[in-house]
Amino acid sequence: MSVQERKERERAERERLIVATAREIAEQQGWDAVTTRRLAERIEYSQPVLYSHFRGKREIIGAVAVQGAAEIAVAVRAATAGATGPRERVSALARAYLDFAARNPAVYDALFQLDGGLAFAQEDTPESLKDAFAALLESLGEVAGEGVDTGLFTELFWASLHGLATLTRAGRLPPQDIEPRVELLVDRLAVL
Amino acid sequence: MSVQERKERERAERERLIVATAREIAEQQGWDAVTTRRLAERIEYSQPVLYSHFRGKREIIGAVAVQGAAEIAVAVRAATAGATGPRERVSALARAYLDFAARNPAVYDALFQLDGGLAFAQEDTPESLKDAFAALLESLGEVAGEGVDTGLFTELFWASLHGLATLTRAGRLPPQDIEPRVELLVDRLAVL
DNA sequence: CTCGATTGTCTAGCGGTGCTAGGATCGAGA
DNA sequence: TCTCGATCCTAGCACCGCTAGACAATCGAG
Repeated sequence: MSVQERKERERAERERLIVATAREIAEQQGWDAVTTRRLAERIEYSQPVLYSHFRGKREIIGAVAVQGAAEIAVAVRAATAGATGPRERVSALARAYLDFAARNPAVYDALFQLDGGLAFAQEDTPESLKDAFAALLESLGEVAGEGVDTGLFTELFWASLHGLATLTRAGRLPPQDIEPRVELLVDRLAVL
Repeated sequence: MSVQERKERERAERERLIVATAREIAEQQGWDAVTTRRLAERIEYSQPVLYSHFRGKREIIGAVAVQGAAEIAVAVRAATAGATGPRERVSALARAYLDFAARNPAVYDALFQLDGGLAFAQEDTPESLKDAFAALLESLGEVAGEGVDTGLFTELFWASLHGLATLTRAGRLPPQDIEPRVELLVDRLAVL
């Protein structure tokens, strides 16, 4: 038994290594640089080993995305916990979200830009994704306003943040003026 | 002279054919299916011909994007022209924008999701991109509210629309409830 | 009208990609 | 010690974006 358990541990450890390495390469050199060959060489195994853990590259991206979602949830909750009052909470939430996207572009891409083969807003959506949305909902729900569905409001607010995050990073929006844009967003969307 | 002119005409015509075909394949089977080989075969020329018109695949994507931007500008202006009053104009604008993204997903991807090698919000930004932003600014500027920079407001509104467009199409947001989300966005962001 | 130069296009191929079939190796249990 | 199944690697497939170099067609000068 113990032998088998050890093997399972080692296997799980190797899987973590694959995901961490993929993320590392992506963060350093972009997702284009994450090829199965390079990834295999970095973890010091041959290519086919990757396919004994994941169906393909998509699933590896998906694994990074799931990890990232959990981290976003943590970051958002940490930011909102330290804020006093709805206004500050929502503002802190927005900042934390955009900050995460800016600091972890590869992870953010894995979540929303690339095809990680993940289901969203469905039955089989990974837990961490649902939880990330829940983290947003916790603080945004209280500023949705009268008669407005909190889920709908959260989706809209989230979409706005997502738009700012992607357009800014892709160079579609001038990178200065991030602050006033966030302030304007919070002031207008949130009902205080 | 006339011979040379004819050749130039034919060359320009072929270039249009390349862009149109790339767009067609992308719209039918996704951008992944737009390979230089397939594209060359469709236009009944060999691969290297593509490279006598464009530096590479990126530039072809960029050409589709530029075309798409011009169409967005037209669609937005057409929608806002037929609306009476600021509220209806902004609402129509939002609908037209999201409608374009939904109906032309490949073109929208070329503009904002893929790397078409285009400059945004800079000196050498293609005219049609600047004009598309101008089209948004025309209607959104009048509802920015007191003391708010119209450019900044337009950027924010645009980012929100972009977020809704991408998240909806990527399956990140439930596709129903588009209407109420748009209504909420207009009601909250625009100062009427 | 001929002949070199230029222009245009194609064939063939380079180095890379994601992914997989099939053989070698190794370790656990009899 | 031997057998056999799990594990891993070598080698290779079909495809990718892109390009060098051969070839044919066209043009202008003598």
